[in-house]
Amino acid sequence: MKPTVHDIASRAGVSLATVDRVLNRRPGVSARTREKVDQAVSELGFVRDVAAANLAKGRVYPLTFIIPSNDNSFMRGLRLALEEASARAAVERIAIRLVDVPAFDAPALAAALREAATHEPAGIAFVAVDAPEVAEAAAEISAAGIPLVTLVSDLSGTDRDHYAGIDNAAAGRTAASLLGRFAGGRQGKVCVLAGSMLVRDHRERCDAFASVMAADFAGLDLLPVLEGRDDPVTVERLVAELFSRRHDIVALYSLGAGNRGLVRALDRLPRERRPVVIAHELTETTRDALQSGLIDAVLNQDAGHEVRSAIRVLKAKADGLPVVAAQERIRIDIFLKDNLP
Amino acid sequence: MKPTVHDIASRAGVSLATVDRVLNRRPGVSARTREKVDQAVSELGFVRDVAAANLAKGRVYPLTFIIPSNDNSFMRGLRLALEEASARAAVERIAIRLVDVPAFDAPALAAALREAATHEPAGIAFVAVDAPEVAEAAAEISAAGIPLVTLVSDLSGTDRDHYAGIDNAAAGRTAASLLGRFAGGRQGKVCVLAGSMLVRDHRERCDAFASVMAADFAGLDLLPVLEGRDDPVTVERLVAELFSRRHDIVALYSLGAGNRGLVRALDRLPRERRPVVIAHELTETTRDALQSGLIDAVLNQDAGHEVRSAIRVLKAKADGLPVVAAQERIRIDIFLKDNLP
DNA sequence: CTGAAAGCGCTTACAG
DNA sequence: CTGAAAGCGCTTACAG
Repeated sequence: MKPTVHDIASRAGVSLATVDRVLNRRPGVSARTREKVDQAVSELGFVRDVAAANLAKGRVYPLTFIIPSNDNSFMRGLRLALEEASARAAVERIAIRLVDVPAFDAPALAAALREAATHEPAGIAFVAVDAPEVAEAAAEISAAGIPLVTLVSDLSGTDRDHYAGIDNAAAGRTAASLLGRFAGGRQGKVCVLAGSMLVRDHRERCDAFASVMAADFAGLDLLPVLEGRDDPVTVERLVAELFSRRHDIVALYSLGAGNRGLVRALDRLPRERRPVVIAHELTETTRDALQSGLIDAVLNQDAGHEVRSAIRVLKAKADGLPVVAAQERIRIDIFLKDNLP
Repeated sequence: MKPTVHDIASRAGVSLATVDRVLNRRPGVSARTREKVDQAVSELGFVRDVAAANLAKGRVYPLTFIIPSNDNSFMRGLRLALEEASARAAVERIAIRLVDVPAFDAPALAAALREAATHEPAGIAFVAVDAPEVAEAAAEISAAGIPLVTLVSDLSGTDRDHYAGIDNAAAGRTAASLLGRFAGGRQGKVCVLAGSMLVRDHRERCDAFASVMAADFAGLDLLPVLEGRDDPVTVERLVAELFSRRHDIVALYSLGAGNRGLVRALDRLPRERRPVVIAHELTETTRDALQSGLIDAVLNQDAGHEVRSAIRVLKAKADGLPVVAAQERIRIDIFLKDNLP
C-alpha cells in the first residue's frame, strides 16, 4: 500500500501537522524533527497525493486568457481548446476566464490587460500585439507580481514570464525548405502573404522564410509581402489582383490566416498556373485544399498544446515552481494530404 | 462558490448517500427522488469533483504495459514516456507495471500476456507481434473481461479494445509523397529498409509506400525489401552491401528502427551518391543526420502521446466509459532539419 | 428505498 | 516548536 502522511507521522513519531510542515518546507520545525520526518519520507518512499492536497487546501487559481475576437478558424480553434482545457483544469482547481479583445489593436489589448489585472488573477495569458503600449501594460502587471504568459505571438522585451507558442523563425525556414524543394528547380516569383506586420509571429516567419529562400533557392525571387489582415475577403482580392497582373508566380507562402480567401482565388486559376502553396494552420479550409491539391503542405501549431502549456506555466509560476522549458516547447506540425489527422 | 454534494442534498431535501446514488446512476432510488436530485443538479450547475471522488473511492487501476526489450532509441523513448506518464497517472490512482519481453517473439509475447492476466490488472497494453498465437492469448484475456490495447503496432483480428498508434498506411503514403517530390524528377531505384515483416506496422508502411510510388512516381522503381530486424549492425551491413553492388539508387525509405547502422553506411558514401532518405522516429541519431543532411525527413510517432492515450483508453474501458476515437488519434509528425523540436 | 457516520490523504487554524 | 481536531468534496458500508 502506498504510504500516506499518517505512515510518515507514526514512523517519525510526530503529528500530522509537523509532517505537513516539513513536507511543505514551512518554518517552525526543529532541525532534528525535520530530519526524522525527511528520513521517514525517504525510507517509506512517500510521494504526496497532489489531488488530496489540493482538495484540502481549497486553493483556486483564477487565470485570465485574453484572445483576439478575430473570426478565423485558428482563433475559433484556440477558443475551443481553451474551453476543453478549462474543463480538465477544473480538477486542479484552475478557473479560467476568457476575455475578448479586437484583433491587431494595441490600445485595446493594453486596456484589456490592465482591466484583467484589477481582478487579481493568479496569472494572465494573452496573444500579444507587439507594440510599446502593450509592453508598458505588461511591465506594470509583471511589477504587480502577476505571472504573464504570451500565447501564439510573443511580445518583444522581457516583461513576460513565458511564451507559449511555436518558434516562428523555424516555421518560416521550414516553409522555405519545403516550398523550395517542392518547386523542384522551377524558376520564377514567390508570393508571400501575411496577416499583419504588427504581430511578431508574422514578422518572424516572413524574415526567416526570406533568408532561407535567398540562401538556398536562387532561382526563386520573393515579391513584396501582401498584408491580408487575416481577413478572407481582403486576402482573396489581393491574391486575385496579383495573379491577374503577373504570370511568373511559381509558388506562394501564406504565413497568416484568412486562407478561405486564398483558396477561393487559387481555385479560379487555370490548372497549369497553380503555384506550389505552403500555408499555416490546419482548418477545414486548408484540409480540403490539401486533399484537392490546391495547397501542398500546411504548417500547424496545436492550439490545444499551446493552451495547456500556458496553463501549466501560469500555475507553476503562481506556486513559485520552476518551469521545465524543454517540456513546454511547442512543435511545428507539418501536414501533407497523406498524414492528415 | 462551486456547488458541492452538500448543496445538492439540502436543495433536494435528501441525504448525501442518495445524492451519490443518483449522481452515479446506481439503483435503489425512487423515480421521484431521482428527479428532485437531477433538478437540483441542473439548477445549481453542479459538476462533480473527480479528484475528490477518486480519493473517496480509494479505487486503484493497476495497468500492465508489455514492451519489447529491443535496444533501439524508440523503445527506450517509449519506456521513458511510460515512466513519466506513470508519475502523472499516480494522481488518478493509476499504477503502471512494466513487463519486458523479447522483440519479434510471438510465443514469448503470448506467454507474457497470459502471465500478466493472472495478476488481474484493470487493463493491459502491449506492442503486438501479429501472429496467431498472440491473437489467441489476446482472445482469452478479452474473454476474461480485461481491457486490452495494442500499442505502436496492431494485432489483426478483433480481439483488442483499441489500438494506440499511428495510421501506418498513412505513414507509408506520406513517406512516398515526400520522397517522390524531394527526388525532383530523378530516375532510378529506391531501397526500402524494414525491421521485420512479422510486425504489422512495418508491413502496412511498406505496402502503402509501394502503392503510392507505383501510382505517382513512375520513374522510381522499388528494390526488394531489406529486413534489418531493427538492429543497427545488421542494417549497416545490408545497406553497405547494397550500395556497393548497385550504383543506380536515388532514394531510400527506412521504415523501421536501427537507424544508427543506416547513418553509418550512408556516411561512408561519396557525396554525389547520397540518396534522398526518409526515415522513421526522431532520435539522437536521426536528429543529427537531419542536421548534417544525411537524412532529408523523419516521420515520427510521439511515444508520449501513445502511452498517454493507451492509459486514458484503458481507464475508460475499466470504468465502462466510452472512448472518443477522434481524441485518441495519434499524429504522424514530419520533421525536417528546420522544424526540429 | 433512504440516511447518519466514518473515511479517502492531505491542510489549516487554534491551542499549548 | 509541536499536536489534536476539523474540514476539503466525495463515497461506502451499515442500519433501518
